[in-house]
Amino acid sequence: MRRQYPFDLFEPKWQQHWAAEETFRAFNPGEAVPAAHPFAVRHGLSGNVAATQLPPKFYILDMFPYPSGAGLHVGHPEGYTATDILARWRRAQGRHVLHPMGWDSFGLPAEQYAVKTGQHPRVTTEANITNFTRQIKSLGFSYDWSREVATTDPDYFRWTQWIFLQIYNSWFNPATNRAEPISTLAYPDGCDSEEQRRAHRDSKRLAFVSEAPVNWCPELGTVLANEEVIDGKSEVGGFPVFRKPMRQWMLRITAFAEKLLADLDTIDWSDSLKEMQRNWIGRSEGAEVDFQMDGHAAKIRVFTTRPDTLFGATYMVLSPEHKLVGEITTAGQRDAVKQYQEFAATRSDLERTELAKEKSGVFTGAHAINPVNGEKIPIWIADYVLATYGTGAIMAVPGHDTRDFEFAQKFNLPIVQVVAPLDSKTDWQGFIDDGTAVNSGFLDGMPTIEAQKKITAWLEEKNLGKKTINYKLRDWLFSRQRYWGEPFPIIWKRDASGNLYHEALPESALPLLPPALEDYKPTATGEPPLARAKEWVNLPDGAVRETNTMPQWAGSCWYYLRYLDTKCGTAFVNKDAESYWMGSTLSPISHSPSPKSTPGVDLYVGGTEHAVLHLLYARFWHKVLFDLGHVSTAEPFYKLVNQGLILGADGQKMSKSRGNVVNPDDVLVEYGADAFRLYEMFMGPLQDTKPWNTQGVAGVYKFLGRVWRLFVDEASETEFEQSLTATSAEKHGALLEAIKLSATLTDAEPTKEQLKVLHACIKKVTEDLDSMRFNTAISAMMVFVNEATAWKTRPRSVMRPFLQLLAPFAPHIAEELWAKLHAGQSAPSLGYEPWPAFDEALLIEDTLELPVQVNGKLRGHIIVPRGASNAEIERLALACERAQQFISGKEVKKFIIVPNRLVSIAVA
RNA sequence: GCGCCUAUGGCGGAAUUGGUAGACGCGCUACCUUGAGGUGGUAGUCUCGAAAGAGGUAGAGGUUCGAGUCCUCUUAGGCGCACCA
Repeated sequence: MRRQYPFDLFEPKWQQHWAAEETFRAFNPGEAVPAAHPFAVRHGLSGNVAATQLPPKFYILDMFPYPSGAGLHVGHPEGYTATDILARWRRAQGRHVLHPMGWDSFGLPAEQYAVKTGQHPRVTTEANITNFTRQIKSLGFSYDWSREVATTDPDYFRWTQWIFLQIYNSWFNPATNRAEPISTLAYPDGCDSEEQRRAHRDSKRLAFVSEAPVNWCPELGTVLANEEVIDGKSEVGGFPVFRKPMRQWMLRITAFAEKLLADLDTIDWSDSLKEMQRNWIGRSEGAEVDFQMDGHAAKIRVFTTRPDTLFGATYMVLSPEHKLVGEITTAGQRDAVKQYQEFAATRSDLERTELAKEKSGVFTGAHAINPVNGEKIPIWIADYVLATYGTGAIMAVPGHDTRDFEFAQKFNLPIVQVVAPLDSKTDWQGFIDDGTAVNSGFLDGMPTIEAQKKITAWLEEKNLGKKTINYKLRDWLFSRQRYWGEPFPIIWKRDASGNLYHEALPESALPLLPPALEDYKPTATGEPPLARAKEWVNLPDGAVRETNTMPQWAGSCWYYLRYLDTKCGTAFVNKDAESYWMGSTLSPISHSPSPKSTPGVDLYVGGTEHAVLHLLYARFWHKVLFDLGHVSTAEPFYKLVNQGLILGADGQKMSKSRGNVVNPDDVLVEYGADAFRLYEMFMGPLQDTKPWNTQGVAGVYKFLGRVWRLFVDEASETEFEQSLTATSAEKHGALLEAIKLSATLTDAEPTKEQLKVLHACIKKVTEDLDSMRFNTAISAMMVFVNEATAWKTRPRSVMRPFLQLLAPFAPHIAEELWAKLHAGQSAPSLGYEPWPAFDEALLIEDTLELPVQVNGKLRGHIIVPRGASNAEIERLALACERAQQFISGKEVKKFIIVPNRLVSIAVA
């Protein structure tokens, strides 16, 4: 396609201008604001400005990318463009905008490359960051690059390690319902020796060591968090995952389950995302019930959400890993039980879920007594009962639980009815909904809810059980057997009796750098790669370093806080900066025309793939930091929007194997950054999944060409085009300057019609930006351009505000035309010019055309003066020629007049 | 299996939230312009019909003067959870 306008010349030009001027730099409270900076000029500031003198903040954040070797994908700039448009718009509205970018640069690909080639991951990572930076900068985003961070930078991960130590040195106090320094922990009686006290402390820390079975992925050579395992396979790569007991670091996120759940109600996230977090946290209310063993001292505790069905419990099931199994199994069943336990242990998670259809299990030979009716019921083990949920044991109610029903049928266990469905035609077998209690002694006749309350009270009274809340959420497995991650600031020592214990490094030892290695593979014995660095691991006093590293999520848990104050060397973030950018006592809802600051990040945009990973982990860390008094809000991200996926032109997910990947670099060469940005926003609603269409880029590119020609003199542009080929590249800038404005641009007073077109556009664009409807905002600007193309003269007073509307979307062309429009004068800084206001009065017409409906069908139109009375409108409507034929000879039953909208006549 | 969401021209999508369905763009058609090509401009483009008109928002019912929008059922697609007791 022919070049519509010289974007190749002016796009780099304006990018350099913004970089040189530091146009989009944000200033922290107390920081010196240069008097010449456009932000200072706009707000009349200079010198060291206190937080109270700064305009209200607007913190708008993108999920920072992992800088992969493949470079930027068209999906990345989708969210970045949306946030950039809003950042530029809020800046024009007078907000103090913080819009940063950085790199989530620890990660597996660079390490895998290192294993293969021996090249240090830092080298690969830095090269990828350079490429990503070039690509992102070529799109003209208004980031404050002075605040760039990389999680792999020692000045950054020093504070990641520091925050880990805060977590390590804290415990969750149930009495105050918050995290507190470990020093506030009280010791139980008998905790006298230092060894005992240490053991007690270590068992309460928010970061603790556990020996439990974990998700081990041999292919990746590391353990994974529950959140990183999908259907028994690793989220990255799709490799099988096995359960294996290992000594691992865990973070006690479960202590925050209730807060993480409840505080969802205080933030403005999409319902679907909140639902995903709720599902993951998985709160369920029920009761714990103790079953006494028959002929054995042991008690078995179970968790149930349906205590009302206790009379229907005809057997019990323990998970194969349950600690009582060995103790209670009778001699005759010992071999069978042992065999089953081994069978269950060797099954991968994948096999466990895939084979879920067919129940399996073994009788232990032991019996328990049902506490409500004294019946002797058999105790089985089966892998459909999970060791890690509830108490690892259940009472089975086959009459009213699908899983128990299947199991009972397979093993011929008794099935009794204890709930009657409300609809008598429904089969009670396998009926799992609420109904009425039957065959349940003192519960008979009660609706399910009431029966639950009654039985729970009864259990509590008899000291046989109590009301309990359970969560699916598990503690966060926080260590990885990797090289390219933050080392733990932890060392291991032995006490007097030779037992290993861990100890935190002092803050002065941070950052703890990973050692240099020649081989990045794990060791032959399966230890993490860091174990190869013998000199690093073994300290002179005999202590050894922790050789696991933190997961990639660690760095992204708090990067939004580091942006507030990237250079701070004395804290992870300076308190004043934190409270200015994050804290807010203002109304938590942001709306034009007087937008107020919101608590935390005002707007966070990113993909939905982080719904239960990054977004849950970051909320957790933030809550710990909040409890410890390091941050001023309980939630990090006030409003969150997920951008939709961009598919290939074939409607399939973009992938190398399908060959449908669109590289932004290629689009930029042909159409430029402005057209690329505009197209990404014009495709459809930000949140929707939508396919790429290259011809669509050409469409918005043509639109920008029409904008260009509204302003530029045709003859001087033809001259420019012809001189280009004949002139050396370094003179092209001068040629660009020589392009003249069109003679159609005048200082004449705009017509009423021109004002109406402009103000309709201002209104639409402003309102659409407020609700993030970028596609319709662009369409409104297209309407304006279509109108303005037909105008013989174009008043500057109309065309100038139009450029301001266009500027957030297509900033380069807007700057270039803005500069031409103000040639010879000192041009105001486009990005900081006050956003145009619209005048509703200019949109009102003297007469209205109203549709006339008869019995709901459109039959004609009438022209009525504005403000006409209902009687007048009725008269005109009845006189409407086209409507007449449907009315005449019939009785008019009803007249409906929707003011300024339509007239509807109902006839018999 | 359970939960949530979506369904509008050949395509991407609009529709003031119950009030003129299809804005805007792509594609297509015709004409004009430019040295042909591409570019640029103008007009047209839901279906049937010469017209008047009729029909039309996945399908079937319902509420209403009036339904893409609200309610019920069905179908299709997407996302999430999935032996969580």
